[in-house]
Amino acid sequence: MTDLSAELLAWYDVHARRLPWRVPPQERRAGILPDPYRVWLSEIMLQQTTVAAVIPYFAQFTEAWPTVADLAAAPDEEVMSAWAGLGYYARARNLLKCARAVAAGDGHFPDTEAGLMALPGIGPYTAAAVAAIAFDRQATVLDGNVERVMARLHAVEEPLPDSKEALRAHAALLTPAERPGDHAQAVMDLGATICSPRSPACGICPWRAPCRARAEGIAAELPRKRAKAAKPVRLGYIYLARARDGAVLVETRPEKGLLGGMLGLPGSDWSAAPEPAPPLAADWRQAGEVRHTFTHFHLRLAVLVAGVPEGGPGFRQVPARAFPTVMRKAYLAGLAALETA
DNA sequence: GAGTCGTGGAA
DNA sequence: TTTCCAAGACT
Repeated sequence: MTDLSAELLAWYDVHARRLPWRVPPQERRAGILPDPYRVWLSEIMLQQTTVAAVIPYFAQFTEAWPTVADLAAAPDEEVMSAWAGLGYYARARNLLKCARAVAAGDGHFPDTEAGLMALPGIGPYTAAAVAAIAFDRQATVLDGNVERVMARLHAVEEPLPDSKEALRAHAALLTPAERPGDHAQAVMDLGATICSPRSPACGICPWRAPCRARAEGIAAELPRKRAKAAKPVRLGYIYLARARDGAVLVETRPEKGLLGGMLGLPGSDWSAAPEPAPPLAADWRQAGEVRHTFTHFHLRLAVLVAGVPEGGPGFRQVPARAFPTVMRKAYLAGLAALETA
């Protein structure tokens, strides 16, 4: 173990964040490891998602489905509905595929990176994270935190993603044979709490002394990233048809693509010049506009509403929370317009 | 390798 | 208001 690793672990022993899916360092040092199911579930939820956003979803999932066998046996729609609002819905579809693959095997998660990588939704980062955190394998995690910490520690000025393999090599050299799971969590905690993207707290960093970016006064500028393309604006029409009993016309979106597999309201395509596409003949009236921004475009939806005497095929009573956020916004805007009519 | 794929909070 | 971006994976 290098001095750097030892200093980081000493810092982690004192400053580790308490998180619902985590076994604290004191217990890990006594030989207690977390449930691989909980580690895996948390890592999938945490992909490109903040800890604060994940916490309530993690609580709900582990309450509803305490084991991987429970999750594997759950109906698709229940799981997709429970995931609604968390984003990146391919994660939820792959979550179920993965749980079912594990349950169809011996019921246990693989304890190696290669074995984990073979499962749906588990890529290089998540495989390393589960191997290290759940099984204390000497695996090197490389997420956004680790990239940032390594870029600063070694003053790597080449922009991402070109520098990724260099950063991975730096991270691998620091990964200790002892306590690799705590090391992985420690680097990420350091990145999340001290070596933060905008204003790093270098003054209290355990790696303050060896950090080259800090010495050069460029810590806050690293890692550099190539400029991103501007987001275009897309337009669309979306329709809320509501029966007297409160049922609304909904659809399950196709498995692939944006909001795949999620519940939605019917509507037009989303483009520069969409054609209106009412799902049924009715007295549609304007109920305002909903704006929403996705990863690579801005969306403005014209919401149209109509009250219909009776429902029919596709009409269901649906709680707002069952929709992905953009659909939830449209649904609530439409409901408000119907109320004031 | 470059695009696709969500969301909400912070600055 | 706009931009950035958070424990990435998949195609």
